[in-house]
Amino acid sequence: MVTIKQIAQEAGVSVMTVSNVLNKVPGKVSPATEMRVREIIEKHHYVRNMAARTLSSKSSHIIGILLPLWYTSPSSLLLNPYAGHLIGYFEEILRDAQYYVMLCSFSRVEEVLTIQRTWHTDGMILMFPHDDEITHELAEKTQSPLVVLDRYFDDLSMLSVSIEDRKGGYIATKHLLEEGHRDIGFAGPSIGTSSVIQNRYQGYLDALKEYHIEPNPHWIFDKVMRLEGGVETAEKLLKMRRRPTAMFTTEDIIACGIMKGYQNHGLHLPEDISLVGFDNSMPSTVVTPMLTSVNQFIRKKAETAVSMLLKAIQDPEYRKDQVVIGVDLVKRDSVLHIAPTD
Amino acid sequence: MVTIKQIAQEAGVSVMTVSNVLNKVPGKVSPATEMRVREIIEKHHYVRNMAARTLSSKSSHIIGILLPLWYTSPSSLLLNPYAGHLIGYFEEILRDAQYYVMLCSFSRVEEVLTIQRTWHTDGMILMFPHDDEITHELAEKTQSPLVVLDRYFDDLSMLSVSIEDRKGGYIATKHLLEEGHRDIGFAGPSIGTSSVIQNRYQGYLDALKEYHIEPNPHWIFDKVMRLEGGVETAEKLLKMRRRPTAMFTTEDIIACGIMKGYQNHGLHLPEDISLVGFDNSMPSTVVTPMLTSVNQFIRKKAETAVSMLLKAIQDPEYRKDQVVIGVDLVKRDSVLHIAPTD
DNA sequence: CTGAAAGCGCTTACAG
DNA sequence: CTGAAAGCGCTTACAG
Repeated sequence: MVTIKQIAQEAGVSVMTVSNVLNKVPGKVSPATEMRVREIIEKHHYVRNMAARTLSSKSSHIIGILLPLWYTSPSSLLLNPYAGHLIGYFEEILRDAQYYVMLCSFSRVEEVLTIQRTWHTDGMILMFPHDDEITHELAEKTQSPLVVLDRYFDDLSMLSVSIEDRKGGYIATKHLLEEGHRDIGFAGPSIGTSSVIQNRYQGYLDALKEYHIEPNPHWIFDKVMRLEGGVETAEKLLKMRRRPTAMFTTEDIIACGIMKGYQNHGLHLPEDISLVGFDNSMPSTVVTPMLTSVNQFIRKKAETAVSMLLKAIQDPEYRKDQVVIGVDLVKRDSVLHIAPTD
Repeated sequence: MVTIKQIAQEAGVSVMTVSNVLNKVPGKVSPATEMRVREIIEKHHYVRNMAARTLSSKSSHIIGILLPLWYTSPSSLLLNPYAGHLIGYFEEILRDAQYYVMLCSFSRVEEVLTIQRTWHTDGMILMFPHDDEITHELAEKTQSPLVVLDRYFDDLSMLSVSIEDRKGGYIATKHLLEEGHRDIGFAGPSIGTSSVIQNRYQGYLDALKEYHIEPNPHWIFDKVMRLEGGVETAEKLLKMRRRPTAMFTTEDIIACGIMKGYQNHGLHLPEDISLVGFDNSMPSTVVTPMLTSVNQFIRKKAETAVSMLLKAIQDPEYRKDQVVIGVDLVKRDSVLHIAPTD
């Protein structure tokens, strides 16, 4: 293994001159020397030893992707295509920026701090923050910069990237209204717990309000999870005397479940119920009819999170900021145009 | 930041005694001393500095998950729920074994070697090996042990974990035969290139042969990729005068595409065509009717790959081995029982 | 623009 | 069972 020392010897310069070339310290090395050193580096296929670099500089260029295990295991977290997609982008973008991606699942805040000190991570990105208190604790105690995804805070107390969830709920519901629907239900996981879900729900209410429609509490389904939850919701709807003509759901997979529940009973879509999902994820194109869905720009989200993080690594003052990424509606075949019933 | 030195001072022992306690070197430290040192370690929340450890021991406890970029980007690689699922398991299992997971996309073999030398990775797992030559080159040149996933080799030249792809193709097709189908087609991506696909195709042929059925070349679709490919396949089938009553596909998503193609034309499943997919992945439960699919045991695959890798890290002699994980069939609603036409 | 020295926090032989 | 010394391969001030 070639070391800096050997490069230095062969080039007839000091070890630290080689180090300066490697680190591109501006104006520290004369062009001629740099050229010569570079040649020898290339010739020997010299590779930096990150352990040594980290030990002396206290920066490893490792970015930890934090996967909380409060409700689940890492494997089931990453089952979600959205998660895989996002992590793939992180790897891609961070690699270009000369950083390394370490996957870190964790249950307690201390575990994150331990990882941080163990590896001198330069920064961390928290995915799926389910608990505000823990998230705040993390942001406070962390040594290296932290960017939190998909979380709202009233106080601007950390770095975060989220999407226009409320607008998403709004444009989804508005679209149904414009297509003539007046009886529109809602399905999602526990509205109270997650600010993301809460916002999507608010957007739903916003749109109804604009049309002076009182939401029908019988058509609002809380605690609906995954495909099975959607199917169960459909079963409940089908038992009702008066049913909504359309549903907005906070996740595509829930809408797919409702679709399945209706189709299991020989009913047709979008004739028997119109659906709008959220995330524009893979399942939305798999089902028939294909699902109309609120689209979020995952690549942009990843890019934004990374550039915030890199900025924070450069600038110790930059520790509070919030970027909200836009959304739009991808119209497919799951919404029927009808004459308003009012 | 507390160091080994401070722990040693406070315990009144040498630095290397603390190191021995930390590394659990058997019989090197008296129980009394160990106890005392451990207490002080806990008290100070001492955390090992991996950079220092790696620098002196030449082992980082980092496992690189290798994601080849020959056809695609990391983000689209990880879009595949199977990939995310698997990586989640890797993280989970490796974490328990005190290893760290680094995600490494790469285009050329040299990049992998560079990562290896940069970080002194203890081992690597190669996902999606699409090119035999490059895989062999990797296995040869690599310094740290490498486990390759989903690849067959006639020669036992490296460590690999795969599944019974041929048997999978066989039981899928056999099931269709047992349900009375005789006109059974096949759809998958380029049969020639990937040994995985080749084996699944072979299994399909095996089952037909057992029933003395000649495969109909018009019903064998090569180069079918993703959902769209499945839809196109359906279009082609629907233009045929004589159509198969069933199809076996090498991926669930292709079967979903065929389903969609048929449903787009108002046809019904499984009445108009029976389908069996492969992987038992998320899309198979999302579609209606739900897809019968060959199941692979992803967790077992991950566990096997990791235990091979850890064994190889311990034992430099252990560099050639192959484990093949079983498969079974998950029967759902996409196969119709019919009276044989022969 | 260039360099000699110290040090980052561990582990590895080796000696006792 | 315990320890003093050397060294892993870099970077960080500092001096010139």
